[in-house]
Amino acid sequence: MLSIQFIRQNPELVRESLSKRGETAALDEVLRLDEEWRRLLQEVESLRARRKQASKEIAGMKEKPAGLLAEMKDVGEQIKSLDEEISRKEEELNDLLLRIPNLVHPSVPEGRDESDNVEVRSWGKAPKFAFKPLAHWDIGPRMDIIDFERGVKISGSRFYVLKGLGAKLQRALIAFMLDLHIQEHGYTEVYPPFVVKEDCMVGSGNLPKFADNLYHDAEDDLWLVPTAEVPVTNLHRDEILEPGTLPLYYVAYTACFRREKMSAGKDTRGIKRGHQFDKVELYKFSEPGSSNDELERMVADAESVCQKLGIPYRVLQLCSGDLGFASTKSYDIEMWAPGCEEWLEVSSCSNCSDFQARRANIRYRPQVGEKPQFVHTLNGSGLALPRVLIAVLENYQQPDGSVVVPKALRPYTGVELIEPL
RNA sequence: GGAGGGAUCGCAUAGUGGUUUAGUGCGGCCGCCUGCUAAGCGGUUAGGGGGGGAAACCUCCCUCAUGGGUUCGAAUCCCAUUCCCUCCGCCA
Repeated sequence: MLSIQFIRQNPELVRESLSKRGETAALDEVLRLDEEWRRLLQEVESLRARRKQASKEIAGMKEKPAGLLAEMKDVGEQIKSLDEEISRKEEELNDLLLRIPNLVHPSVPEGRDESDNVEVRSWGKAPKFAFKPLAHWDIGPRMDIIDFERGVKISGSRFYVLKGLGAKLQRALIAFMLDLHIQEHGYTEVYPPFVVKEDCMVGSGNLPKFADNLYHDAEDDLWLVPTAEVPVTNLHRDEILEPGTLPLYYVAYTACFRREKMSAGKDTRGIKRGHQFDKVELYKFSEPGSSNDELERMVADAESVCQKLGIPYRVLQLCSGDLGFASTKSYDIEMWAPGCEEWLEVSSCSNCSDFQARRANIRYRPQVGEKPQFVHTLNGSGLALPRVLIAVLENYQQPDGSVVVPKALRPYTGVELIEPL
């Protein structure tokens, strides 16, 4: 979230940033509540100071004066009722603050929606086929490596089963990507829980605003993670990192769970948009001054997966209107899928500046003896699996119906070719 | 799931109703001393928020796991919750 002090001092800047996103938020309400809150706070604090003073005097007296005791009893009741009012205001204020999106970085192009995103570079050439390339929803069942019907039977629509070399290919991709980021890009692997407490969801920015997209366990009040970003953000919640600790690079594999109640159609066909999917996530905790450089490096780390797999892709910078709630600046990576003939979003890399850090109270000490400051957090898929799986199947399909395994994956699959039935 | 025990300023501890603005030791930091190191000596040692100020800074309030309660006054008494430890039950 944004700091109330910042909003108090720069209301117009915040308003401008909101309009770039095409969002409205209860800014005026926030400012009004803040003013009331501070007024009440001053009132209760002076009462407290008085009580403290009187309490010391009473302590030193042999005879307790009844008049003073009665007066202090009254002061105590006033404090109590003011406290209640203050915490109501705080709650109200906080709830509004938690729903205000991050500021838009000045370097972000302005635009309404995804059609205004800007392509910053592309890599590789779309493969030429002497035949009509199939979409993965045809390739999968034909090779008996993706089973849609049984997925639906077990768990409902938008669930599927990977089988045989399909499952192995996915496992190979996970291991390959983890190893790459660990060995060549300096990330530390973490394996976090897949269910988290509500605080974590608030810290990462998924709650309170996006509860609709999340699976929730009512019994124990736990939430299924929609991305590893959630638990990894909270690794250092309520911590003050010592000087010299930053930057921290983490890479985490998790399953991801998203409810996303959308109608069936082109966008949900195949395995592109299931309720459960696997992802290898890159995450950084950085000093504020270097977070944008770290973002560029993170995008490059994610891109290197595409390159090693030999799959054509493009990098887009998101415009202000398409930016995520917590992000101040983002890039998407899209792989070309020749079968379904579309660009698949396989990664979204974001600099969340101090937005999540403030929510999750993650700070660092720049130098020994200095005041703690909020860190910057960055996240990016490195990469999202079912879509990479789609891209592999569709880009590497052969005229005879087989699929060649990309060289980089062969140590993990143990085979060079997935044969048709 | 059941029964007990515990949670204090980085760590270890003192503190069972009123100068506690939470003491002491260790560690850390800054000096001094020392040929260097160690030892010794002196000082310092958290986080958040409000008000004032251009700023340096001044001032007030909160925080002894968390939330309530009792009281003129709570680290201290009472209740609930969370987490940790020990034992029992269950279980990959």
